[in-house]
Amino acid sequence: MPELPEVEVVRRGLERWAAGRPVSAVEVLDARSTRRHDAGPADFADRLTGARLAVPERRGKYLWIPLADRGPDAQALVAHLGMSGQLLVNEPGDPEPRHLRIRLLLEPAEEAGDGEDRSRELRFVDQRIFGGLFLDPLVEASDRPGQLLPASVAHIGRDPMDPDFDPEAVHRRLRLRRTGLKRAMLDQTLVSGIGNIYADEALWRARLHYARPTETLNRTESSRLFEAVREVMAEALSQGGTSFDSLYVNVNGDSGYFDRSLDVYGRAGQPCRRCARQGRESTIVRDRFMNRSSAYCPRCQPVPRRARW
DNA sequence: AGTGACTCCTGCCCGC
DNA sequence: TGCGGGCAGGAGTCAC
Repeated sequence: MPELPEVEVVRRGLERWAAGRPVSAVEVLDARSTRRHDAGPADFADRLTGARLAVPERRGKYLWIPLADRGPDAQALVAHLGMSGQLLVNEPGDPEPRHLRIRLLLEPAEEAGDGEDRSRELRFVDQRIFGGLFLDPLVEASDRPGQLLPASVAHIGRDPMDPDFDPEAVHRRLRLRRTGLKRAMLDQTLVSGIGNIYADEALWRARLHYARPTETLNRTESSRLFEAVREVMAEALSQGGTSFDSLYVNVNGDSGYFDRSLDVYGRAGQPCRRCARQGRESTIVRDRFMNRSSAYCPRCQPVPRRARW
């Protein structure tokens, strides 16, 4: 389940292996993967062919590669990995994975160094097809003149790793909401990049329950929470991200190993590590909520008196 | 405008 | 063995 750290691992891989390269051919094998490209798969392929890929950028779970040399009507190739999307850099002719949906043939960059003078194939592989690729015009960020981002990403809030992330502003917006804390954390217009795994992990680290009403959160608690989000994401990034199976991989097809460091997600029925360190016993429980699961420690994350599910 | 339900998808796993 | 149903869930869309 790619969240911010996993998408950032992919972004770094693309910066290393794809940036600067011209696209010489595009093949859309499954039109559902270009669903968000309104003009259709043929238009997607036409407009991408001949473009040169610039340095990839990211906000939250959205990843985009600006197309260089496109003049005033600047465009970007936007990617969202959804639940199971992968962007892989392969040698042309490598065996094709089962769920290959789109492929781009990349030529060597002009200033290619040793070993980088060969063609590559950028592959979008996606089992569940919740993700996709599309082209989108770049627009100026409303809160930062000169900063460009795809029009369809403009409504997404800054993520906690963004240098312009404003925890105080997010705190104020949280206090105005009338919803549960985890719902708010998963709302990408409020703060982006957080999915189910890192929401549960950050709530555990901050000792807050997922059903805590957002309007009761004080400044200390919200800064503790966002500090926890940054911390857990930074640790995950340093370990190459989280993956439970072969679904989430970097551009070279390798898995991260942060799953070994998870404290609550996927640990229902197992002892809470923080409680154990304090010589107490508590078991992680799993609730069904919002059509997804929430894992927490009932002892150090007690259900609030006025819970808002 | 904020909120939450619904929908899109495939593969795996469970029970009968 | 086979099949139906539940589960995994990010985010756009829509109704209220």
